[in-house]
Amino acid sequence: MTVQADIRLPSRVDALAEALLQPILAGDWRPHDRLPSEHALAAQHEVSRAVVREAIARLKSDGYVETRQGKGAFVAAAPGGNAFRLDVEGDTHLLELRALIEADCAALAAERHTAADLTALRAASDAMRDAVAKGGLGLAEDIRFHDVLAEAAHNPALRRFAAFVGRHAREAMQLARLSQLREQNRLVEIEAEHAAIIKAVAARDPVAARAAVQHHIASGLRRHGLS
Amino acid sequence: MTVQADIRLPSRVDALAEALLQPILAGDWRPHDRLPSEHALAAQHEVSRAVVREAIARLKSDGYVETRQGKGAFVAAAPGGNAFRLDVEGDTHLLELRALIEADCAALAAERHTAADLTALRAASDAMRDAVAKGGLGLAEDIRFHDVLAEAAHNPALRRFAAFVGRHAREAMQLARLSQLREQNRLVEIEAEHAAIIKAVAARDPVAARAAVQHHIASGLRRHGLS
DNA sequence: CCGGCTAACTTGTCAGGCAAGTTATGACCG
DNA sequence: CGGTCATAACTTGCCTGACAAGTTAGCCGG
Repeated sequence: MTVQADIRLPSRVDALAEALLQPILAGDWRPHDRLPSEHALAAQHEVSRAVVREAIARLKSDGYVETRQGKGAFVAAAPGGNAFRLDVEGDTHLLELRALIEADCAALAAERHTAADLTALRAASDAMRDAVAKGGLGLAEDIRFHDVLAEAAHNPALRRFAAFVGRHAREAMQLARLSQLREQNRLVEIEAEHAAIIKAVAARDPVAARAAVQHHIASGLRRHGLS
Repeated sequence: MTVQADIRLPSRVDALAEALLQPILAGDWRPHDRLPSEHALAAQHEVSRAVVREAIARLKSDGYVETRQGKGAFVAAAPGGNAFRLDVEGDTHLLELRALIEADCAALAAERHTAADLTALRAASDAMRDAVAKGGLGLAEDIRFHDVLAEAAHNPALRRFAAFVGRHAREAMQLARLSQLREQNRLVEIEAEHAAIIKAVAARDPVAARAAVQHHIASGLRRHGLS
């Protein structure tokens, strides 16, 4: 058997956790339903009880399952309610969600930014221009621009969510299309878009800030050939 | 020892998972740092290796840790990056985030609702009025109204996030103050606010829809004595 | 009929062992 | 001296068996 070094089979624990998750996500097992006992699951899936326990530990951590000693394991009242995930969305919805969140950041930044926030925004925009001038793509600097914008919203929940969605969005955009970013006229566009965002934020105009961010992100999608 | 039936001590697995999570969250263990071996952790924490494995299974599921057979357990590149959580925010930021997300739902609903969406919105608003008329509080119906609004945005990622944030927000609002909702003039307000949201959505006016939702949620906070 | 006890069942934990993968060290050869 | 190979020690992955702690249902006695 030839196996590439980078490809590892899922462990039995991973596979069982996934197998137990599917009926929960599909609604076949509903909130408060009792799962089969550990011994039964071990027999059904031909694994040891230790594997079952570890798989259930994973589902517990994700908030899909709750256990009571002596009683059993049960589908949680709100399955998965501990956490919000972005594994199952199509790219379009994910990218639209990102645009909404970035616009929210911009609108709040417009209302409540500090002088230091503006300074950091301008510095981040300048850093991207500088990186590009040196032959880089400015990706890390563009990310930094968005992080600073989210910071300027002065809401840590929103900032963390913006970072979370941003990471997923970048994966979805499959940066294999990096070469498309090299054209100088596109970078002029980006710079103008950053400047428009900064201008709206500095003017404390949430409507314009929101619109500027949404334009910037929509243009980013076009530049990646995604819209 | 007297223990109330509703209070259970954390299991050793829970306690260890928490103990291992803290240095990661605090930045003491950084991305790619290697955790002590299972045997070492079991000795340090005076538990069996099975407890260690289950605790690490929990952290793996949460995205804080990755393991490689024969090599060890390592802090993940982006700790916790699998999922977004709302466990650590102050209530103000959480409630503000919710207002933003609900407004986003309303704005998208304004742009893309269907006739069935409007029908469902009106039905949900009527259902709340009816529930209140029968002596109930209309809480489930108010939740339903917001769910329908999120559905009318036609973006499943946004809808799921709105539901997630809504659940956390309701917990934060500590519904022990339910009695404040019984006054009839307050319910008249809520009904008027629902109607304003529906009107803006039906008019396909995202700006007005956004504003109507944010007014509704801010008023809700005032009714709960939270602002 | 109700309450108490016990057996069977359940999850929680422990201990020991072996499989599979990794790494470092020592020996050997060119 | 440098490179390669083999082996021992270490690591995670999984199995087995046992007992602790908690739950539930059934039976028996008052």
